[in-house]
Amino acid sequence: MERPGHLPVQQALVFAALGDPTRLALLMQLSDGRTSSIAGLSGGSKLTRQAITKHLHVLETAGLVMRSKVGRESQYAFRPEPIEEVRAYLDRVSHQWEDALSRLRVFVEG
Amino acid sequence: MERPGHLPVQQALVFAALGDPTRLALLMQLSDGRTSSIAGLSGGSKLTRQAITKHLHVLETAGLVMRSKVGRESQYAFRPEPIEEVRAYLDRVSHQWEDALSRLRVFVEG
DNA sequence: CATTAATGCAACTTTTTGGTTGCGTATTAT
DNA sequence: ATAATACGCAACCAAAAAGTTGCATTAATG
Repeated sequence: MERPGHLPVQQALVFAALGDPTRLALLMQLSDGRTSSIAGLSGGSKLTRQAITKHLHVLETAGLVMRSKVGRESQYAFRPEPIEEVRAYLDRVSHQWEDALSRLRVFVEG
Repeated sequence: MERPGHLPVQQALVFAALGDPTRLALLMQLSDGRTSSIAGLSGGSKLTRQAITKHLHVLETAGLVMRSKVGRESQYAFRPEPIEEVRAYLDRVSHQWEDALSRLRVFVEG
C-alpha cells in the first residue's frame, strides 16, 4: 500500500514544473490534445528555441508531457496523469484541514 | 467571463510556492488546522530557523499561510483558499483536455 | 532588573534557474 | 548533391532562490 501523503518530493517536482508562466503557457498550448513540435511551440514566444527546449525537458521530467521523435522533429503531447495525482493530493490536504476543523469545532462547542 | 487560457500569473505564484519539498512539509504540518510558531515549525528540520522563516514568507506571499503575532511569537495558520483556486484551475485544464480528446475521437471515428 | 526565549533584519555565500550563443548532426526539400 | 529545416548538445552568463551567520529587538521569567 502506497501512502501518497508522505511523498512530497514527486509532487513538488510537478508543482515546480507548473510554477513558471512560460511552462504553464506551453501546457495550455498542448492541453487541446494535439501534439506540437518544438518549432511550433517556440513560435509565438519571444524566447529562443533552446529556452523552450529546456522548459519542455522540465515538463517531461515532471511527467507532464511526453516526447516522441517523428522524422526530424520532436513531437510533444500533453500528459494528464500528474495533474490528476496532484489534484488527489490537494484533495487530501483539503479534507485533512476540514476534518481537523470540524473536530476542533466539536471540541469547542461540545 | 474569464477565459481559462488566460495567462495565470497568480496561479504560477501558488504553484511555485508549492514546488519545494520543505514548503510542502511545512504546509502538511499546518494542514491539521492548528497554528504553530516558527520555533515549532523549525524543530524537526535540519535547516536553520531563518531558512524556515524565509519559506514561511514565500507561503504567506502566495496566500497559503496566515501570520498573526501573539506575544513574542509568530503564529502561522494554514489558509485553504489558494488551494481551492488551484484545484479549480486544474479542473479547467483537465476538462479542456478531455473535451478536446472526445472531439478528436469524434473527428477520427466519424 | 537581568536573563532567556522567540523573533526580525541585513549582509553574504552558494546553488539553481532561466536564458543565450555557437556549433554539430540528422532529416527534408529543391 | 545542395541547401534549408529541425534539432541536440555544451559552454557560458546573469539573476533569483536557498541557506547561513551575526546582531538587534521584544516579550516572558525569575
